[in-house]
Amino acid sequence: MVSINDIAKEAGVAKSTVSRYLNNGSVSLKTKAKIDEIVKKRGYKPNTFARSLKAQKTNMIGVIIPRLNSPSTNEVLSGIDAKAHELGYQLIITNANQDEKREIEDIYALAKQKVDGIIFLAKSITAEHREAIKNIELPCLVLGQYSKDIPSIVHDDHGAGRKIAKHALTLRHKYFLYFTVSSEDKAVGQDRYNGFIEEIDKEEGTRVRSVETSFIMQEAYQTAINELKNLKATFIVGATDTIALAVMKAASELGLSVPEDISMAGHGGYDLLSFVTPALTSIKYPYYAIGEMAVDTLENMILKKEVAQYQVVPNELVVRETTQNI
Amino acid sequence: MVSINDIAKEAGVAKSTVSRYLNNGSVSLKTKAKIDEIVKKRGYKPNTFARSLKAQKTNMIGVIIPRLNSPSTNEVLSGIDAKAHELGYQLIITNANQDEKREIEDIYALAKQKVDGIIFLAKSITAEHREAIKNIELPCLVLGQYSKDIPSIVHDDHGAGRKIAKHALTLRHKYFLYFTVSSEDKAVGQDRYNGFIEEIDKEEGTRVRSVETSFIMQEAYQTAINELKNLKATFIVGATDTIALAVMKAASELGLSVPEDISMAGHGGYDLLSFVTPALTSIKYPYYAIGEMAVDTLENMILKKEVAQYQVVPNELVVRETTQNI
DNA sequence: AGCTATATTGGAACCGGTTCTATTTCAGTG
DNA sequence: CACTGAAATAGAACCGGTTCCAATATAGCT
Repeated sequence: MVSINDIAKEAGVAKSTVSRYLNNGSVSLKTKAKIDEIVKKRGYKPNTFARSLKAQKTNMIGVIIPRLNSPSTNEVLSGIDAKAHELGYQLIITNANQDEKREIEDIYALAKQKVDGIIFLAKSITAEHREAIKNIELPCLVLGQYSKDIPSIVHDDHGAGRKIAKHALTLRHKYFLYFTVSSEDKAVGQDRYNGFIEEIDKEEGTRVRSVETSFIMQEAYQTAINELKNLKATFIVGATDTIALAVMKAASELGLSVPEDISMAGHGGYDLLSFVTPALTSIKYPYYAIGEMAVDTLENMILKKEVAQYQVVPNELVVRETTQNI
Repeated sequence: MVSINDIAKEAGVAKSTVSRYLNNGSVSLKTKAKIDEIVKKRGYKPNTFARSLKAQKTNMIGVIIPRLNSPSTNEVLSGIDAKAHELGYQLIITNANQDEKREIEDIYALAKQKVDGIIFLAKSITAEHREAIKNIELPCLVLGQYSKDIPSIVHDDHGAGRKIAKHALTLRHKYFLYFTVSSEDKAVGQDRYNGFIEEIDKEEGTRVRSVETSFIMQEAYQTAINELKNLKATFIVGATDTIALAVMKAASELGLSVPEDISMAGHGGYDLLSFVTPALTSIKYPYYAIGEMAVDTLENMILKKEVAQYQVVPNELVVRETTQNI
């Protein structure tokens, strides 16, 4: 690999001159031309490591995600990627595989890589997370979950739950079945559900049965098969779109038709699911936009500007084909 | 940030001793204990950059992907991630956003980052790609597409096409409609289609109409709406599962039922789509496994071992609910 | 031409590690 | 107790850049 020394030698100048040529450019036209030529001829690329060593800045952002094969994560990543590219950051994406131990490991690993900052998509923030983040002394932003002490950007999950509830009440439904996930996941497991309940409870004569299931579709499907066997509800909510899809599959196999027999709604708003039949009524979360916001906010943290401790982004209800009047 | 010098000074030894302590460990028990203590107390972590600078090795693998929001890409990434983690590599994932210029940029960017090797998921390999890869002089592996000169791992797309054809012929279908994608994408646009045709042509009295559409579901849906209006075929194939899904949506809106009026098949085998109703008959590609293979192969390239120029991985037909006898 | 202000340049130090060589320490041996 | 060989350690050089400072070249002005 050709180094700055080779270039300097061949051009007959000091390496500091070449360095200046590469950066601020206070170099005479003549030398510039000469170096230009040699750099091109030899295909010289500065070594990022040597650079980072001195600069104490790598222009890299670390992203920790819980899993790779989730539509929402991928939308967020797309947004992060687009904005990072725009601002000149490289991304190091690590997949913690839903394992808290790996999340902690990854925080330290990214710190060793000397990333300029970390975006952390977590399902929950524990004391250990908080400690690791404190230890590494690096700008760190949490996405999707609220966390005290650490700046975070979250969806309005509570409001989303309320929107679905209001929609269902407008359609005059009274009996509800709600497939939720572990309350460990505060945003998806608690906030969405609480928002829903809060609104439903305002109406008299309503009843909600809730069942905990999993993000894994096969498991959600099994739960649904059991639940739907003697069903009282006329309106079913899934904590995510994929759960709702699994429930719809179960319903179809048990001979229940959507939306004639039961209405269904989910959370997510993935494009893919607008193509299933019937198309799912759902909350559309601005995943891509939240990814972009995250990078913007993180950059401000890196530049030591003031940032909001807590940003909430709104979402919207998209009524499609799975909900109807009772 | 505490450095090796701080540790050395505090322990009253030379920094070379601390370095030895960190690596091969030829250090007396007494000094070891002393350094141990100080390292722990100060929370010292060696600087990866300084290390890489000397070592000329970063333990990082660069991955270039065409887009983040594709189910197959994400499965592949999961496999890559798992194996990379196992072998002690960090991943730098860059999203080229289906833009050839960005792919080339990313190749050079990753080289500058001094990754140890690159895994490249491309839709097609042009001369420019080949040149960039040659220039950077780094181990580089192409996934999903064949490329001369560069080691590659590909799916048996041709065989997949044949499997669907055989299945369709067994069900006694004669008239086919095939939604393909641009032939620029050799694996998806050409091989799958050619394999299909090859097998269909062996049967007399068959006819295939093929239409080019896009990976974008909305566009595939539009194409399908136009095509299905006066449909002769009884069996429709999508070059990907998502295309097939878009076609099914169009069919449903035009009052055609699957599989009673038409049979449908796709390529992909995504879990998600086994939950739509009716569940799609499809070729299941071992995306996760191919990701793992890629890392294994790349590591061998990094270690300068001999690797196969060209590996083909088999796939299987999963018959579900969208295909039936005519 | 002579002087000053400014632009350009070279040299050295530095970032935080690793590694080579030379030196010191120390235990074991006759 | 002197001698030998091995183990432990210190010191210096190096990886490939950036940056500071001093030295030199150039331009502009009287």
